[in-house]
Amino acid sequence: MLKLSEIKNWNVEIEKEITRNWKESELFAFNPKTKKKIYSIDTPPPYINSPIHMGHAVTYCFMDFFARYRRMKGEEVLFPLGLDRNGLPIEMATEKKFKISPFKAGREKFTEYCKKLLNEASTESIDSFARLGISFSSYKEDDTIGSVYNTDSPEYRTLTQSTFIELYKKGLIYEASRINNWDPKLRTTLADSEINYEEIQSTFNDIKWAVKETDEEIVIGTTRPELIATCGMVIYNPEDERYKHLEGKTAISPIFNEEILIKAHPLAQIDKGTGLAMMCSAGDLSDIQFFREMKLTPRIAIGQDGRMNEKAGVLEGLKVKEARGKIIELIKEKGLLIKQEQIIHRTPISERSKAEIEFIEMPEFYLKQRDFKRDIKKIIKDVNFYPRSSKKILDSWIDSVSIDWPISRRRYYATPIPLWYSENLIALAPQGTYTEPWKQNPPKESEVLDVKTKKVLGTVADYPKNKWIGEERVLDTWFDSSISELNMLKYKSDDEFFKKSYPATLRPQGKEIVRTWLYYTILRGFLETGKPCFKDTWIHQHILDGNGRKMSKSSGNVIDPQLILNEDGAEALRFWAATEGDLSKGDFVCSREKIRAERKSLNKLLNISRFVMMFEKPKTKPKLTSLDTLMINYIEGLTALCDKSYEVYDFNHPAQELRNFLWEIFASNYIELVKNRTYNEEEKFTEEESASARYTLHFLLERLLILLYPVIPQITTTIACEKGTDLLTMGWPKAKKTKFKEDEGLIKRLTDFNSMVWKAKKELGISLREPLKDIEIPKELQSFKKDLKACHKI
RNA sequence: GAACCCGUAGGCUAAUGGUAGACCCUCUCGCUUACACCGAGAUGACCCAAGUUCGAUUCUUGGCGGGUUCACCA
Repeated sequence: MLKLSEIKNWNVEIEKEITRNWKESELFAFNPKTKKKIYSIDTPPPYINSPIHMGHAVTYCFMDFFARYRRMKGEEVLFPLGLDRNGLPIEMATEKKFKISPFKAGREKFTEYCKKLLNEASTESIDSFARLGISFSSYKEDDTIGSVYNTDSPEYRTLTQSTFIELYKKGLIYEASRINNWDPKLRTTLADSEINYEEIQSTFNDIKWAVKETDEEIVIGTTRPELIATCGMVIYNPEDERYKHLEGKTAISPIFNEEILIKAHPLAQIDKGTGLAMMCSAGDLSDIQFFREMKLTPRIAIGQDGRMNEKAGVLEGLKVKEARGKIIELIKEKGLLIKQEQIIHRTPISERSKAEIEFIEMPEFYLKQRDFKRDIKKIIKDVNFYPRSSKKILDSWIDSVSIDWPISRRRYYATPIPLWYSENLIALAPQGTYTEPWKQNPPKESEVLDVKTKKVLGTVADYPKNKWIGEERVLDTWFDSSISELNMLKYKSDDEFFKKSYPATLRPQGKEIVRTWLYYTILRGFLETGKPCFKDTWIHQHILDGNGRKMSKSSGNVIDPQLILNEDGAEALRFWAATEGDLSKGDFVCSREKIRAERKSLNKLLNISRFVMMFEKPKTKPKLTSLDTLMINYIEGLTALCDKSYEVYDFNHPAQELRNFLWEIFASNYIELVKNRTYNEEEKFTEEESASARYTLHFLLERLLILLYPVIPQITTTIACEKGTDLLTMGWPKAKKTKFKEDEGLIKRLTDFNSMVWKAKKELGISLREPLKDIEIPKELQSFKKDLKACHKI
């Protein structure tokens, strides 16, 4: 360990050495045999194919505050690092990096490229975490509890498959053919939670239709003219006088000349467009509901590849947008286009690929979720939300869940669905083994079920002659991620430990994935255990760039934490993160200046320590002077405040108080006041009074180090080490009851008085060391008279 | 369209029914035995309107502005 005397300023070189040691040591290892209370943190696994950004850096710092505080409180902290290596983001990165299409390359080859990408992905992220001083239980990848885990490891995928099999057997997972969100770019079904809406410009076309019975012309507006062929009904609002005479009549569609019924329906709005609407199969979700309600048979004219199919007649083979252009051309030629208008309208966009969503009917696997809405709402009452208001995000999402969760995806690099088919039989992979049906036969012990009745008929071994066709689809990444806490607590692999540690203590995560990660995890936890899977959940906001905009790769405003680690260091970054604000209440604007400014606080702490350690701490506690008693009472009060706040994940208010204490109270005032007494060169003070000062200096410093340790562990550990104490094992002090507000007030008066004297001397143009006459010490400060006189030379 | 959150100095924030406190920036002065990556000091702010109140930045209502989420858009 470094000697304080050798350190001029706190710097990144010192940090590098400390964090390297931490990373390699077993200092924060988790002991599963512990008798202590277990505190487990279900950390969000970052995607490893892109390096972590400031958002990750700051939020993991907060998690580390929590972990370090809990260790001091004597709890056994399980704080693993997971690496997300599954799903669409990995596939998309692979497509981009190697410039290959999964559909052309084929599954075998494409999967290999995915693995190649993952293997080449740097460990830069892990290194950043280490350098931030994040005290993960381990930085090693092995089988022990708390180690680094990969979401695509056979172990993790085994658990995913096991839960799938169980849910399938229970009838909670079923296959159905429904119209669903289709991403034409990625060629897969997506869940509602993976859809965003964006304001996109599109053209609103007023098109002439004919009415068969009356020969009159009607005008219908649409943004999706390419779907005219799929129109099932033309509607108007029942209140709309203009069209009442059309009830029950037949509209003739342009170009396709199909006969379509006209009816009144409240879905049509009088003031939208011409008041007449063509209801197409799957222009959007409301169309789907409409078709169901009216018992119309949907006609899907868009294929899986995003091209129009045979149902679109002349448009067959064209991409949706091309088809739109083509049909408008045709309509124009026939003189049926009345007018075109540019409108901005909200369009469903794939969160992953940014492609416009189409609605296509496909057979997919669904996990039942609608049936459990009430149960989920009930159990989340027992989860503590920090901040409380974030529960609303979850509540309102649960309210809006209207269809079951489509969990199958037509992609490659994810957990395979562990099923095989043979005639009217279905084979389920045995639980506890990882299988890849798309390239292997079912294990002999796989259970065989009747497709229709789902009755167990035997095992694959009983059907030696059958040819089994493996399922090719994979599972939604969220189907994996939503069991992260079960994986962390060794569900199905270490029953004893699971029993002891479930539910997990804390789920820390961003607000933007409440409807996915948080919701799905709670749903899955409930289906497995019937209980809420966390005690607490801490929902954080975002780190914004210097201009207050959300950081994202696409806008190119990402700040690399490595840069800050190299220039300002982890401790400055951490101290800034704690003092900047409450991340659970609002966004942080990332300010290099402010981060850099916190280095000053670190040096201040270093210098105070250097000063204090110039003096020996008295072996026995001396009789304390009234000033010293006041200071010790004050920091006892601060201890209680920190404890209370840390307990509810508030590190911001304590950090501000502690910084204020460090600068204003300890450094600027207390040390200045007691310098004379500490040195006692002129022997104006008794030996006991001097000892009281030395004792108090050490006491305050030690306590300050403890309170600051969760936030800035490197510098506090370094100083404590030099003082011969170990912050990690010394534990959290029991806070004593004090009159905090009163002490605070008295200290304020004291510091005000000091300021006044310093200001007066400055105005008189005299040095601070020169004596000053005609200054009266206020009554309430009389008990500190001796220190005040010595300090100010009154 | 609805719900929720939020509007405080040039920037970012805190507290508060009665003098609004830090930090960064700017300016002035200063080398005081831990500290010039410092110290001392200065300038500078409660979105608007109405209401409740002796008194509102704080509470209520409305407006304006920003953010988030949900819904809808033929």
